[in-house]
Amino acid sequence: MKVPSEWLSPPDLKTASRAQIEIAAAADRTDRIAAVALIAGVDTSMKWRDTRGPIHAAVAPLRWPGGEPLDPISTTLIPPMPYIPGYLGFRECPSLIAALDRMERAPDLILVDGHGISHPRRCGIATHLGVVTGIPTIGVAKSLLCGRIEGTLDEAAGSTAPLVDRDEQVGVAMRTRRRANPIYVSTGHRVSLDSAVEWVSRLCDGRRLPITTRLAHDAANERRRAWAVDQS
DNA sequence: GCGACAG
DNA sequence: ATCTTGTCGC
Repeated sequence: MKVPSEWLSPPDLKTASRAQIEIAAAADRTDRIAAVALIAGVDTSMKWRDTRGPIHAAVAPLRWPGGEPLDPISTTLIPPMPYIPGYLGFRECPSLIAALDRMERAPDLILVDGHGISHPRRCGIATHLGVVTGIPTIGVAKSLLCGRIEGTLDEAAGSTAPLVDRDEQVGVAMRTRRRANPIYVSTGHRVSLDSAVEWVSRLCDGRRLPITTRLAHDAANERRRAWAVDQS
């Protein structure tokens, strides 16, 4: 699919909002995913409170089935904009795409650190990255951006409850560990909510977050430290 | 106008 | 997001 330049580098927030509405319309919330041989987690890291400095992006691939981790890929880039709630995709997608471009083979499924359609304009970073790359994505967020949990989320591990925003179910709150804060799973692109929940459950081996995002998080931090040393 | 606000 | 070590609890 054609990707207008405003979808990745809009001149202002007004244009960015419009782009998000277009991206959301182009997003596919159903299963359009072939055989999965490679799953990847993506994440970024930055210096403390340095919202305009370089960000370090990492892709952590996992063979599937089997779950053997492959060598992570990482890059460093100056982000186009600072962190603004609701516009995370514009800040982080360019660096994530740069890292993905350096892989020998593109992943069949990506777990993104952040929301998918559980976003005010249904265009969280997972949806953004998915539509722009065409790769199936799942959003896994650690806190809420919009909407509310419907009903109660049981304390037991494995409990789920619908995440609802403006009378629409946009995701699922999941208690992946007993008494731990829930995580929020949503469709990014080309993966149904049910499948997304299944994948995330499978990849959370007793931990709060999926193994893929943990590996990506570690790799992004590793990159940041190495980069800081290289600067001096 | 007020409050909320992923990473 | 990130600063930081050990420490307490299931």
